[in-house]
Amino acid sequence: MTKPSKPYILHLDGDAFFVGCEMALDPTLKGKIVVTGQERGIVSALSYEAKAAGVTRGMPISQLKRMLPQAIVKPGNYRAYASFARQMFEIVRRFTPTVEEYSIDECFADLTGTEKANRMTVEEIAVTIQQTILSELDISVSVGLAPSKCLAKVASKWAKPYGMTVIYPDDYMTYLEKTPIEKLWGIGSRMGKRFKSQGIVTAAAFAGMSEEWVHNSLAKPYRMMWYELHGFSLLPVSTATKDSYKSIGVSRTFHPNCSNVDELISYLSRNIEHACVKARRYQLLATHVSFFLKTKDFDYVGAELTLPYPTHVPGEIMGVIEPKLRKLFNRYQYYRTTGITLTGLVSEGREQLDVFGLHTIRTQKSQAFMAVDKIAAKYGTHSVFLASGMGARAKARQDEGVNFDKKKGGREDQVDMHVPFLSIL
DNA sequence: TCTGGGGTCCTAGGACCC
DNA sequence: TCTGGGGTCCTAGGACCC
Repeated sequence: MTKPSKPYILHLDGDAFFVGCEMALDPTLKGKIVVTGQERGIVSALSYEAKAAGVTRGMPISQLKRMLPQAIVKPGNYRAYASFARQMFEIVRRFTPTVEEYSIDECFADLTGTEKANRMTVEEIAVTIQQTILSELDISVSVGLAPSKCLAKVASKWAKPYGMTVIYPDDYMTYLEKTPIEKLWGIGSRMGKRFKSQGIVTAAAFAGMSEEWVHNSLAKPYRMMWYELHGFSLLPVSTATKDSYKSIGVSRTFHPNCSNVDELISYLSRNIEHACVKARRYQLLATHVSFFLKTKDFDYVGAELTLPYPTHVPGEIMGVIEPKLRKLFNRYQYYRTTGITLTGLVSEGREQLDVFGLHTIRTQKSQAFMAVDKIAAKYGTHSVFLASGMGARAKARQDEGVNFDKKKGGREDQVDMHVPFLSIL
């Protein structure tokens, strides 16, 4: 294991990215208290002005509105953000092909061996990327340059917004001393507490533990982190693009809490449908499904079930879940969220054929749903749905009130017409 | 006034087989 | 009466990320 001689790993991180995109789209928002988040949800991104006014990530929108009536709440336009992100990553690729799209607003890039072709030092490349993103997209990002991914993460966070921080291989301890252990990439609240209880309060304290201690006391991800913090680059910058999923999950919280089993089933039914639409889009079949109910006290009950054969047909999945759900349901309990996750996903066409002709039935149903997807593409994503989800649908419509008509126009009639058709499937 | 939604990876432990 | 030692597969659950 050798240390890189230079800080070749770049980490680029959008500054309040969702809000930054909103401001790029509508510059009149600049300088204002702006957040994104669903009406009944929580703040997911917030402008620096909002931060200064005391808004925090995760704050309920309702609380924000009481606190700061002038705050501007954007619903969140994921497609637009993804488009900004794509353009941002393309700019990075002008300087190196080794770019890992880590999340919607972050990427890593390996600048090893790119200095000659770019006729710049790595430091100049980092600055040029940052300036280009600002001038071409009107998006502010912070960049960090370091010998490893973990250190590059520390670097990009170091000065925000519009920061540019370089951590050199012989200088990392200075930064780690001022980094609280729980702020490290990969240390969450649990490990943060555990480390602190052992007197390890800063990243430097962790890096200062002996190699032997690390090997005897910690799991693999934390052992890797220890080396990365010392400047050894163990985590590769991976250019693999995401073209599939290992799991597809859909969960929804409802208001108010619910203690009616049929209503829960109807919520879950909708979740399954949405997950199946996504599975069909990626031509995936689920071999297993798990579901959960979250109580008003944030306790979970649920189960993972094996499907009789790989499928992306909602009715078949619901048939497996429903009996189990009824068993787990406690009628004296109130629930706030239901969710399902399709797991053990296999590519369509690569699943094993069975000998009892189920494949044929399945294919027919599958084709029926592909047709449904086409209708949905034409008339709106949720214009067609399973009859068992009708309860939840009606409830949602009631909750949305007048806004529903505004948003969806005259589509409601079409919606109801399709219900009998689907309920026979 | 509580606390959204969508993912991935790792590990421990049980079942089963040789 | 005693009762080893692997390997693999699967699941449950923990922990983390954005």
